[in-house]
Amino acid sequence: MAFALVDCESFYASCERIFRPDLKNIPIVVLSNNDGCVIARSTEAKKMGIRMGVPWFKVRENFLKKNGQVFSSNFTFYGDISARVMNILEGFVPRVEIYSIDEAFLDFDTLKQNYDLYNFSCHIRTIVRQWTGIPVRIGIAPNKTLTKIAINEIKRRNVPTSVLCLLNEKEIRNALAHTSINKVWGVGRRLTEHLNKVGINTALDLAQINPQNIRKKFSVVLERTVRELRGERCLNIDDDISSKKQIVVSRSFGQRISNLKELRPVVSNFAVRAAEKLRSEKQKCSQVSVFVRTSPFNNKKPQHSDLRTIGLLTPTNDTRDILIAAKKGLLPIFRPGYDYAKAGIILNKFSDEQTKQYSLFKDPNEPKENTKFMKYIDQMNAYETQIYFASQNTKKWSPMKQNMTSPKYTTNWYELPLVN
DNA sequence: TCTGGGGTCCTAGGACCC
DNA sequence: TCTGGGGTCCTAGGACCC
Repeated sequence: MAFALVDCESFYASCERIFRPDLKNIPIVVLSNNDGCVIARSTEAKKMGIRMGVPWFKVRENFLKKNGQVFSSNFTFYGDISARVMNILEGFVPRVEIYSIDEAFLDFDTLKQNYDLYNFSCHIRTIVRQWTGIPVRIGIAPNKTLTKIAINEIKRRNVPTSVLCLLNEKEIRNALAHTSINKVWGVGRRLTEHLNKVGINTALDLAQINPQNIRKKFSVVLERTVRELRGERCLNIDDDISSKKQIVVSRSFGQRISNLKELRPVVSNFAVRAAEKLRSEKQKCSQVSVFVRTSPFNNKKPQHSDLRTIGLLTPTNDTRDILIAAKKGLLPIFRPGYDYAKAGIILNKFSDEQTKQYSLFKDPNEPKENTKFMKYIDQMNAYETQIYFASQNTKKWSPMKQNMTSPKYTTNWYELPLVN
């Protein structure tokens, strides 16, 4: 009985290396939107002490001086490479859960008994590397939480093959003893503080506590973690690509925005994008939330952050309905005199596009229900936005500084790499 | 000067019911 | 002046993940 976790090594940085062999052994960092902070680092960059999430401006000078290579994020490219990796994995085992852009759980239960899981995993690793250029680590263990521990052990011990089995009690115990509590999957900053206070410092400490007591003092979530550390299986492989429960479109602004006239079209852009995503999921929503906030890092200026949720009597995925709701939500939360740094739209309460739920009363904002109209707009805008809504910002709103983006090597004809 | 974006799950507490 | 007990459902916000 085993699961495996496949984890791409420094995924974004590895992607950037695929078509740039000259970057081998060179420190690489990839930045968030607005080139705000570091969201990925190659091994060399990690060794330089660049921390995950650190603001770029704080490390820029030192990093560049040491000949580091920096990239703005190129999610179109990373997404395409991720899909290729996942595709290969799905060819090896029938049940794969794509957990994130750079991680997947594999169900090894489906394999024959006495199957050599270690060599099989080494083979998977070789093929993924050959076919995509992406190096992966593979951790094998009885449950998800322990596969995460296995991946940590590969990093900690610097396992040369990047594949590790944690299948017998002794190996597991040894790994847990070397794992500090904050590295355990599901234990974040808050829980680490709490647990340290009561003398729980390693994964092994946590595993030795009675799960029922953990439930009483902490939560069911942590109870599950404890059970998994003890070898029980609480979380299953979920390969059901069921639709999302929430859609968020939000951005930090390159420059602060302090008047409604400027903010409104920006929020409209988010609403339009959110509605597009919703339609591509073949869902409708009946709740639209809008939020705004100032920068939590600026303690010299007054801060304000608020969220307003608008319920819709009838589910919709028509951009015009979402725009009306967005406007309705934004007006009461906007306050003049604040420098807003970020805003966003959140869609909730989804229902299937096909099912129709009519309202008992007449909806004053009767949904437009013109699916053909939206379909045409989606088709026209598929490659590049050509049709805008009147309330949008048509200036291709993007005060985002992203000057260091690599080409869309694999998804755009005009940016394909050339071979001389 | 400059600090990301997109998700999931759980829980406490309010609103409401009989 | 005195004001119950036991539920369900929903939502906002917290904690966590990558």
